[in-house]
Amino acid sequence: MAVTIKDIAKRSGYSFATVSRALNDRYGIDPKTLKKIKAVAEEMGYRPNQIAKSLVSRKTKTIGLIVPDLANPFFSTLLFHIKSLADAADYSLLICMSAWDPAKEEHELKLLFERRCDGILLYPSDPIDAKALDLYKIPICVFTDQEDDRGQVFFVGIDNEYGGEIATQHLFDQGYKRPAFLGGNQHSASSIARCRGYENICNKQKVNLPEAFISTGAFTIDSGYDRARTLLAMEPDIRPDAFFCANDLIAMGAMEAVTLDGLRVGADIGIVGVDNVIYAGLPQIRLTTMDIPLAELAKRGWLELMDLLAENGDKKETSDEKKASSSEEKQANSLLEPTLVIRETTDKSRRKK
Amino acid sequence: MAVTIKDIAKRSGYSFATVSRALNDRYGIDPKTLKKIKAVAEEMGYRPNQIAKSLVSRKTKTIGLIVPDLANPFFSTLLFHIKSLADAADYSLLICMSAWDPAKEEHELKLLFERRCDGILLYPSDPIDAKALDLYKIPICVFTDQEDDRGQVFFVGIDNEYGGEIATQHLFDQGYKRPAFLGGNQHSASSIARCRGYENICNKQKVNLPEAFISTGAFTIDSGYDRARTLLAMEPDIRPDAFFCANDLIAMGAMEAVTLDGLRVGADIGIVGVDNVIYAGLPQIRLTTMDIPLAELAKRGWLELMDLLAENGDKKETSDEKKASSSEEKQANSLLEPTLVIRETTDKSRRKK
DNA sequence: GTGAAAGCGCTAACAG
DNA sequence: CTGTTAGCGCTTTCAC
Repeated sequence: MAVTIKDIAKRSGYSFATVSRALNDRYGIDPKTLKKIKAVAEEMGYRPNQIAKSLVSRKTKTIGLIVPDLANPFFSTLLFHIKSLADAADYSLLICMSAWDPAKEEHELKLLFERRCDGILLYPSDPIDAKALDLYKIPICVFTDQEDDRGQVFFVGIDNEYGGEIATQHLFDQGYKRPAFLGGNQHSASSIARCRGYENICNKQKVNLPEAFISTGAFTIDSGYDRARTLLAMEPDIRPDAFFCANDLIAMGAMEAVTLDGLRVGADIGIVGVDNVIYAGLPQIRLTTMDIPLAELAKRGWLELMDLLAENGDKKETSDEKKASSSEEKQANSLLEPTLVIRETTDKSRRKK
Repeated sequence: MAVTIKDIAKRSGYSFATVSRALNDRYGIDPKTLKKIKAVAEEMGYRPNQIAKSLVSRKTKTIGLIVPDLANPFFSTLLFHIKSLADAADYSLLICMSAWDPAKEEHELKLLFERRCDGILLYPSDPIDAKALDLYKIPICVFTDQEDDRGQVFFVGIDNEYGGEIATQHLFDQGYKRPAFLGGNQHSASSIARCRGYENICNKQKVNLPEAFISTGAFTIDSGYDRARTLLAMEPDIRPDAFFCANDLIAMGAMEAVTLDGLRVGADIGIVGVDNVIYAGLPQIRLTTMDIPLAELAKRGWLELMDLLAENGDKKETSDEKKASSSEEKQANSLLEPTLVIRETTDKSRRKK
């Protein structure tokens, strides 16, 4: 169908080995032949078959990316950053969506392995078992705040527990007394860590909150709305007076629930989200939220993966020391700190609703 | 490195041809051999090398998707829908970002071709030349409202001109007299079509607006903000009293500019966007906008592409008549109609700012 | 039923 | 400098 190296060999009168060399600028070729072969190739509209190349080179120049949910702006923004990095490094990106389902995640992992990706970037839908990951003989970099670090698998992540702490602390500082935590997906490591931070501060403040104040659910506006409504339906003296939400979507749902109940966001009920999506800063929203350094996270993950690839491809002897030294470095700075962006949804003196 | 068909042939005592047959459930194999081979494969953790399979089958079960900008929620939502469809059909997705640059777009096209994608889904950054696309010997489906239909290339799209018309008409109906058009990327076919719709209605209304009322720029909040500020800085009697924005991001930027100037969104300045992103409906925003049936668009494009693949793979003789008949059908319903979602940003009697 | 052999498009020694 | 010969891992005739 498509024109191959043999076609252009026939047409140019050279053997296909010479054609291959010429097209790949290997040295040891007569400038004239080179010119002629390139001309013929151009004329015939030749495009190398990367499938065939990959088969022999054992490299695909392809990275697989697995995220739980592409509809979530957090992940689509992460994807955007990673894609930009991939472009710059001349890698293609194969994307997969686990839909927060560990079984599907494993399936995608297998698939990426079968397609012989050079490496994998994984944002797990579940706390990850590093050993299991090691089975895939591919360099994998995992986005999470877990601390393990073995084999081919590396971790980079956000310090979500710390994030949960400063967010919750901020709520208390602002004068709210009974913050509730509207979590995300039940198994989401990020959500779990943020919850831990929330609990740390609640304990420190020595407040005792009902169990119902901690909930999990989808990372969506609707889920936030529903859960906030439920909590707000409690008696005024025992219901929450603030929501720490596992992401901005949930927070926006909560905001909606608050206003619908005739309460004022900020003045009556404080709200803080996580992610700092572009909409959070709009004058009509002004959501207090944790900013996650997504571009930086993407970059770290990408660089880490590239390191892994380099180690793998190169020597095997020297890699041990290199690895040791580089992972030490990593350990020191591998958790990125989110920062609190204070806006009006946690402002008790806020006028407009 | 990884275990191959030969390894399991050696271990099981069969020839690798038999192993291949067994693993792919070809018939004509002794049930016992089959069972044994599968057991050995399982035990050794065999995973077929899709690269090698692709080389012989000439199929990669991969679709390439090219969009201008993954950071734009419109495209990430489109991606989400397409990815869902791809999952269901057992295709992998290779994503590319053209960054609104026709040169990069062409480069990505070449790349996808070299990787021997089975088909390509293209959301062009520019009005497309169908003939040029025909050069790539791959089925391509293009998202646009252009009408051409030749060769391997098919088009599906949104009727953006019509969308521009009803949006602008709505503005006049609400009592605004001097709508401006805040366009998107200069070469964006969608933006251009929406502008045409806007102009159609302005002509019909026999209003004569300054040239400056039509602008192009990035599809971003900042761009909308900047351009709205500029226009709002004109003398009150000649400046626009409404903005029709090429997408919701631009519209949100415009809203920001309006409130910053002490004007009221709706009462003083009407605003309508396009896309109906999830945030547009929030109680704090309530943006009037054109809803684009994105899920439907993704589905149409995907199905169209699958059709193309089927035709291509199957016979070559019968395909001509099939093609003729199917493209007729397509022509009849290939442009999807956006619908206007009326909210408060075009409500002159709106109270709150 | 199963094995041997050819070949997908390309790269990489090894000879000339 | 260029041609010949092996494969990369797998599917697919074609024999036995």
